[in-house]
Formats: sequence, C-alpha cells, structure tokens
Amino acid sequence: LKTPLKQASTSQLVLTERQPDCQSLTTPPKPKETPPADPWTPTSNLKMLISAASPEIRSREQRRQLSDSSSEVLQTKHCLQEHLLGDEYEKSQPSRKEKSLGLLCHKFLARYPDYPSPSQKSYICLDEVTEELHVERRRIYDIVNVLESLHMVSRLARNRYVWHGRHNLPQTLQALKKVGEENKYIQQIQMIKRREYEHEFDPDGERNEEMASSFGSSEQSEMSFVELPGVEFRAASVNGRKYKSLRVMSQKFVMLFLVSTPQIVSLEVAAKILIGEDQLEDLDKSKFKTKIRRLYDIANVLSSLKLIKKVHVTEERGRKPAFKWTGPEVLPNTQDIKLEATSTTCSPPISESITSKEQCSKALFPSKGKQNFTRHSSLIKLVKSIENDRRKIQSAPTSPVKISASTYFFIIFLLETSFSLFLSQMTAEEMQMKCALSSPEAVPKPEPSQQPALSQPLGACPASHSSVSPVILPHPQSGVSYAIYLHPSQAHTVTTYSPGFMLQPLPCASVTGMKSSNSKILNIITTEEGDTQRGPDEPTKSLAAEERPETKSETSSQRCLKRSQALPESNLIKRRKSDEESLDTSLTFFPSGYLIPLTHCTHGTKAECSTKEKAGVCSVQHTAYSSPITGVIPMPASELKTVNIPAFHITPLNIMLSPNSIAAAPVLSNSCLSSSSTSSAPNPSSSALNFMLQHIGLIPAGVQVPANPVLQHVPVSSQSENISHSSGSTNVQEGKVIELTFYSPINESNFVFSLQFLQPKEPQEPQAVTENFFRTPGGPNTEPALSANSDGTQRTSQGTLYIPQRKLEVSED
DNA sequence: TCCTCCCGCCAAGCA
DNA sequence: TGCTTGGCGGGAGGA
Repeated sequence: LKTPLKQASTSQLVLTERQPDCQSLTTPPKPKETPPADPWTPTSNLKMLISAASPEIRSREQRRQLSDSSSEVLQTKHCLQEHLLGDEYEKSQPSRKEKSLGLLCHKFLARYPDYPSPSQKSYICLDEVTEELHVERRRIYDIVNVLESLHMVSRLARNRYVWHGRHNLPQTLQALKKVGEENKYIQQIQMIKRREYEHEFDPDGERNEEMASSFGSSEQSEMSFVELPGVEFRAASVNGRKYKSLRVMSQKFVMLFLVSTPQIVSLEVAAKILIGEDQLEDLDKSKFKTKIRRLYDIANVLSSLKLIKKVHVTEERGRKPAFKWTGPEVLPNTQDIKLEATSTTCSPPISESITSKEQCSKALFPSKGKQNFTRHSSLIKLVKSIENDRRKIQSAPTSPVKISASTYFFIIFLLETSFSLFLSQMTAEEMQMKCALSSPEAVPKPEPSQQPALSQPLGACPASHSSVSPVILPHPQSGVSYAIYLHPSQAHTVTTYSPGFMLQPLPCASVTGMKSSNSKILNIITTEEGDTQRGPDEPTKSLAAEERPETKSETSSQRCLKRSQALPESNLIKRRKSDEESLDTSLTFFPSGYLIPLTHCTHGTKAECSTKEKAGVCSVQHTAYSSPITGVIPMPASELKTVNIPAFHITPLNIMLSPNSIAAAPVLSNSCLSSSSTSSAPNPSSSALNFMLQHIGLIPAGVQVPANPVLQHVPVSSQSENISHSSGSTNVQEGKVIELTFYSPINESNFVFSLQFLQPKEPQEPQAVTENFFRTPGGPNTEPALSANSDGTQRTSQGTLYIPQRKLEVSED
C-alpha cells in the first residue's frame, strides 16, 4: 500500500511553482508506474480515470491498459479504503490547503511571465489549464475573473484568454483608484464603521435609515466594470450577470484598498459595501455570508498576485479578518489632487486674502469638504482597551474616581499626536522653514474678545514646498499659536476607525495661503468624547441620564449640541458646536501630525477672521466652545531647529507601530541628529509632553514638567497596569497606573510615560491624577515626596507631577 | 465556535 | 442543444 496521492500533489506543487516558464509546462505523458496524477478526491479521481479511458485519447489497446490500470487503481483505492479505515484514508487525501484557490492561482500564475513580451502574446486555453492543473474548470474561472478585473488577462473567445501580465496593472490601479474616489468609498467605509459602532449601542438601529439614505444617495447601486482603453471586456454573459460578477466585485475590492489610508480593508466592511450600498437596510445574513465567501475567493487570487496580504485588525468588537494592500503604490494623478471646487462649510472670507484662504480651505478639505482623521494604528489596541473598559465600567457609574472619557480620549489623541511627532521626523531645515512660515503676515492673530469659544480658526502658513505643511492654530488665552505639521506621507494616514475616539474637523477653516497641491493639511478641533458616535447606552449617557435625559428621537447632532452646551466653561476639551454638518464631519479625525507651540510667532491681522466673518462664519463653530488650554509651552524658534524626533516603538501596551509607519517616516537627517545630540535646547519630548499636559489641563499654564533624562532607560514595571484597567469613559480605579514605554531605536533607550490615578485628597474633590513620566527607577508606586506649588500643582523630586484635583473634576455631561 | 473557502449545483447565455 | 460561464450557498476542514 503506497500513498502516492500526496507525493504527487506535493511534487507537482514544487514543480509548478518553480516553473518559470509556461512553455515548459506541457502536459507530461503519464508515467505508467505512477497512478494517474493527483487524484484530489475520489470523485475527481474517478472522473479523471474515465476521461483517460476515453477513446478519443487513447487507442483501444491503451484504453485496455488504462482500463486495467483504472481497475487497478480502483482496486487499490478500494484496498486502501479497506485498510486505511476512516480517518487514515482521509488523511491520505490532500488537505484543503493543498487545494486552495491561492495555491492554484500560484500554479496558474507560474505558467505565465509577469511581463510578457508584447510581440508574442500568451494565450490561455482553459481546457489546457484545467487539465494541466488538474482542477475543475470552475476554479479557473474564479482566477481568471479576478485577473480580468485587473486587466491581466482578457477574454478572446470561448475557452480562450489572452495573458497580458502586469503590463496594465499600473494603469488599472490608477483607474480603479480614481473610480473609487469618485464613488466616495472612504466615506462609505466610515459610514459603515460608524454604523457598526452605533449599532453596538443601539441594537434597534434607529439610525439605520439615516445611514442607508446616505449610502443610497451617494452611490450608484450598480457599478459597471472599469475598463481600460484597449483592453476590451468580452464577458460571456455581458449583461445579466456582469454587475454581480466576480470581476466587478474584485475591482471594487481593490478600489477600497486604493482609497483607504492605510490600505487595510476588513472583509466585513468590504462585504457590506459590495453587497450594495442601497441595500443596507435589508442586509440579510446569507447574502452577507455569500459576499464574504466571494471576497475570500478574490482575496486569495489577489494574495497570490502579492497585491494584498492577510492581516487582522483589532477593533472594539474583536479581531477581524482584513487585508492589507501590498501592491504597488498608486500615485494619485496630478489632476486628481489638484485643488478643486469644494463644498466646505466655510463661507468665503471677506478679506483681501480670499484667494489664499480659499486655497487653504480647499487644501484642508480637498474632497467635498470633508477631511477625515483617524488614529494611528499603533493605538488601536489602546483604544480597544479603553473601549472595553468603558463598557465594563458602565455598570459602575458612581465609582468614586472618575475622569472624563473625553480627557481620556484627548490624552489618547495627544499621545497619538506626540507619537506622530516622534514619527514625523523632520530635518532642522524643515523646522526652520516652519518657523519662517509662521510669519506675522501669514498667521492670523486671534482676538480674544471675539472668541468666546475655543475653536480657533486655523491659520495656515503660505505655500510650503517642503515636505511638511504647517497649520497654525492660534490660541486666544495664551496668544500662542500651535503649528500643526503634517508630513505628507502621513497626512492621509488613516488607521482603523474607532468611533469612540474622534475629533471633529473644523468645517470653517479660516486659513490662508495654502496652495501646495500635495500638502494635505489637516486641521483639528478636538471634540468632547466623540459624542456623535456614542450610542444611547454608553456610559456617558448613562451617567448623564439623570441630569439630562434624552429622548430617543434626538439625533446625534442634537445630543452633541446638548452636550456641548452643557459643558462647563473650564472643560478640558474643545468641542465643536454640532450643526447640520456634524454628522458628516465627525467621522474619523485623528491627525497624524504634531503640534508645535509657536510662542515667537506673532499673529498677523490680515488673514484673521474679521468681526463680520466671525459673526457670520467663524462664530458658528465657536460659540459652544470653552478653552481647555490653560497654558502653553514656550518654545522658541531656536528650539524648533534642534528637535530630535526619533521613531518610537511602543512596547508595554502592545502598541506597536506598524513597520509601514516606521518605514514611512523619513530618515532623520544627519543635521537633525547632530544638532540634537549636541544641543542644549529643551528636549522635544519634554516640550511635547508639557504641551500635552497643559493642553489637557493637567498642569496649568507656565508650569513645566521636568523631563530629563528624556530617554532614560526604564524597564517596564510589572506593577504597572494596562490602560485597560483604568480607562475609558469615566472611572479610574485608584492607584492605577497607565504606563507607556517608548523605545527609541535611534537612541536605543526606553522612554516611559505613565499616568497614575490617585485618591482625592479632599473629600469634595473627586479625584487626583498624577502624571508620572520619565519615571525614575523607583517606579510609579514609590510614593513621592510632595511639594506644593502655589497653583496647587505638586511636584516631586522624582519628576512626578501631582495634578491639581480641580482640573480633573470632570463629569460627563 | 468561528473562520475560511472548497466544491459542485444549476441557471444564464453563447455557439 | 450542448457547452461555457459563473452565481451561489452548503458544509467541511482548520484555527
């Protein structure tokens, strides 16, 4: 009893995978001493035997031989089955993996060169392929359909295709990307994710209609096959099934990758989009499952083409299968990113700088006035933890120690921003340029009297041709602007959407001078707790329910508005007044940028909003805001020159920057490195953290937290707790330490940032929080000696900062 | 249990 | 009418 089946399949696999040339793959004569090749299954084996015994193929004598051999094989099989009982016989069969479509596609692709010579066309005969690969025709169709969608093959006639290879691929991908953008797939993805999130807290799906209508109106239900000039589409059934075909589905799937940033698409989202954006309402399960099946088919082929790679995304609802684009980067057509007329909600400023403002506005909202920000992927797990905890904490709304979810969110945001700061390495020259760009003419000076609210119009520097584009964010109380720098490579970095944490973009950006077509400027306005995406049973609501009951008929916008109005003046986080646009603009808004306070850059007056403007436009966004910023960090221009921004890995919380993120970050220039190593300027990390702490109101203005040594190597304490234990929305257990450790590959050292939540020292005060960062080896549990500052801020000699409790009294709504 | 996806039925449409 | 094409979903292997 021999088990030739696996041998045959394995050897053939190796053979075919190593075949560089399809020509060498002609049907080999069947060796008599081996059984008929590769009987995958008993049924197919039988079919093959029957086929082999066909009179058209063999002579009578051969037939007899084959018949004998067939009977021998059958006898062998029978014998095998008798001797290898049950499981053993099954084990002798090739596994599913060996029969996978991906593997089959590999074999298929191995037959043809990636770039065939245009002079000699390769033709694909399905009969040959099916015979040589020993698969059913049906499977080949799956492969060919996907290849057709990429214009790697095209159908000539029945049974006959032409192999184009990858020649058309760049063109195809560009076309697909364009169509994907036109179809607003980004918005659809965000819509779906938001819907998922809301559905989680709102199982009744009250907002489904809203979603469905958005989809139905924005997207044609049937999208035709995207063709390339010269690559004719000649499907067998041109009309009837064309729109459902694997081809179209494959194209749509690819589009999703091409328009997404990062280029990761979960199967679930893809399936929902592909099912038909107008059918979200009656999305039945079987349809969904079918779509998922097809997506797996497509994904297998695309994986074989090395265009995508399977990954998993971890979201609040768990681990989801997804695919990441690993194919060639599709550069946007210059035309496509040219500033087009947009529909931002910003009225044209009535000033002489209208043009530049418009341009900047357009640059900020290059597409339909909606710019999306999402978090860095490195924080997905952190976000997940917070989300999970928030849910857990729902049952304990009166926990004695609370901090605002929004505080948390904002911390996350700022951390992320800081991370981006670290990631977005820039050269000293670039820094200088940034400062130079923040010229008085360019930066609008806020007028405190005209700014009852916090959200400031964004000022932008004039056109920058550098790789980093700044947006100046003036701050009224401090008179200091914050420059938001976004590296183009990250400006569109959109990571997995997490609806619980979002920032709303400022719809009216009174910005000036942005005209760089490739600089994508993202402005930020933080919003309290990502409210518009909260479900009704979220802790926020449950906590607030007694104070401000909501009716179910309230829209998200209304809730948002109510919350924003209910916010105390001293609330920590900026909130954008919720208006008609808020639903559309509050999707995913974490910028991959960084904030640099610019104390030495005075604000010009030309570009600022005039009183009229503010009344008419700007104030619309501002009236509901209150300032969270209690101070700023003086950061002279000279400091900007010497910022050393290493790339960080974040280890203890399992927040790992993706290789792409690291890779995407520009290499630190020598000048930057050298300057940082020799400079006496304040460490940027210190500045960033001070800024962060001040920005979230944890330390008052002017207070600086010592942050040296900045990159001190500190082993991660086993006692430190994951943020998931102390998160989220409202409750933090006493003594919990949130610790983040960053590893800088450049400095080859760790950097620890931890938050410790302490019991309130006064009965009335709900909480105290310590910021213990750059922790000394004593660890977070070392009780530091306190020394009170006049403002209530307490420091320790270890660098542990005790935050005045008042700043942490936050109650949701 | 859920993910993954093979497998083949069978209908649409072409030659 | 036979054959090609491919939508579709059951259900099984695998994690």
